Amino acid sequence: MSRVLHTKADKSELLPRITRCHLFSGLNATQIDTVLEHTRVVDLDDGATLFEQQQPAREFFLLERGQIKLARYSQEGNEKIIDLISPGGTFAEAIMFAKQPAYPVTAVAITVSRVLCFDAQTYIDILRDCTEACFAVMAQMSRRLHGHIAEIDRLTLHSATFRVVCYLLDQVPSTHLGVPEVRLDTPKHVIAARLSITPETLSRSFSKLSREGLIAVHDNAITLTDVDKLRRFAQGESL
Amino acid sequence: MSRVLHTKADKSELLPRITRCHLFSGLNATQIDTVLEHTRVVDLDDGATLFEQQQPAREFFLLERGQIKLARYSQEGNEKIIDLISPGGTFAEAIMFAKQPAYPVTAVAITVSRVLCFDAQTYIDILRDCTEACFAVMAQMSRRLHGHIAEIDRLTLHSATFRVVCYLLDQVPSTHLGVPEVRLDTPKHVIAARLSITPETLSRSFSKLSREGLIAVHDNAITLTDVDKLRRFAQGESL
DNA sequence: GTTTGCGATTGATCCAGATCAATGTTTGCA
DNA sequence: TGCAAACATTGATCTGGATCAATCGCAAAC
Repeated sequence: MSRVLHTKADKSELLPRITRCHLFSGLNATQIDTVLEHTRVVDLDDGATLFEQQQPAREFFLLERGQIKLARYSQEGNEKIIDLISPGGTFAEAIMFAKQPAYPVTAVAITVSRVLCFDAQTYIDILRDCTEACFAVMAQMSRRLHGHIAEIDRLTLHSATFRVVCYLLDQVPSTHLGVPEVRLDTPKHVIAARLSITPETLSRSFSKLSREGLIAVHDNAITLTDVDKLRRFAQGESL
Repeated sequence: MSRVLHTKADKSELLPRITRCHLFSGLNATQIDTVLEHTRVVDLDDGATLFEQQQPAREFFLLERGQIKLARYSQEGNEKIIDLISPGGTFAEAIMFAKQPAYPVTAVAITVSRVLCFDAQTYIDILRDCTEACFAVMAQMSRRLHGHIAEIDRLTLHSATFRVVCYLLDQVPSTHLGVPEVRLDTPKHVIAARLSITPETLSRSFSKLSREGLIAVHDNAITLTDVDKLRRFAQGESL
């Protein structure tokens, strides 16, 4: 339980995996090479902590496989999951530009995971010579900012069931045709914390949506039987 | 009511006012000159709208005087104020780095205000030749990101009164000694919307804090009679 | 001077969602 | 094979804050 395993990065092996990531798209071969020299691979067991809120932030991360939650905790022990990271996703890449970089959240693996950890200072030094990469970073931060505003909007202006519907719709690629089926690869209590509701309320939201005929729940597979109506609901129409 | 007045910027006059702003600190005289050539001054009456959510974002802004609210609205007409801008503050400077820049909020003046509006494209073109300015932008976005996470934290993990206390403490500079007095330069119903509570709840929070002897309210002036206790409360201690 | 209307306060009621509690159900693991 | 621990569902109850409603300034408009 909770084991953390550090490995020296094997550059040739890593190369193809990071070039598809926006943050490195603007860098040339030499620069990428320098980054990789200061990259480590970390394997995390289920439940292992990668970093904790308030710790000085010296690295940023790319999730290779598994799943990571970024969370804040209240002193009473309540957990709010700010974000769930899926493979291919980067995180903590914004904090390194602060004067006193400290992680604003705690990062915990919720399945066996592998993460690439990039040295922030090395990356920043390279950015100084590469405006294109700067723009990639700014675009990424802009996206994230926008996401947070949407999140605040959902939290303050909308109901629990509304947020559940948004979550379900987010899981299906917008290009999907027909009747989509969503597989919940994440434990329901984690999804609940992500949506800022209790597991009980999530369960009740699901059964309510089932009763309305909008979805059908079979264990962890949820069929969106009436996507259009769900979309209209997410647009603001009352159920 | 709701008048918007556009003026051609007088460069020599503007110069000293924008150089103290982080976003322009990395630019040389020529670059600043170019920016100012594509800057307009807008005067807003109380209640006037500067831009609306969803509109294409072609400018970013510096508030010279007055006060501006950035808000989202639900289809039922509920308002959530994402941020209140005070003189010297910039806003919408992050959205211009998105591929399809559209304002994520609506900006409305809540007192007579004057705003400088900078052309986004001009600024971006200059950024390509100025890494230092890029870093200033990234630092600014990092700060904002951090602020949003703190906001989500307060919204999901803390009570209404807690948020009120945080707001009051935010109003007093951390360097302040003695018993601070906060002047509410903003109507209370606006503060309420900023904190995601109703005016009624804000009023009740104030009277509760008064009864506890933590603050004393005289109209729009609030004396923080027991700052230490308030700080401890904001740290998580129960009332 | 009176009216009109907005903002703030205060009280009474309501409700979405939390909390508490009991009962399955599945997943290891000895 | 059986037992313990984590997860999920369902029901009963509680509660913070919203909503509804009445009153009281106070400032602008006539």
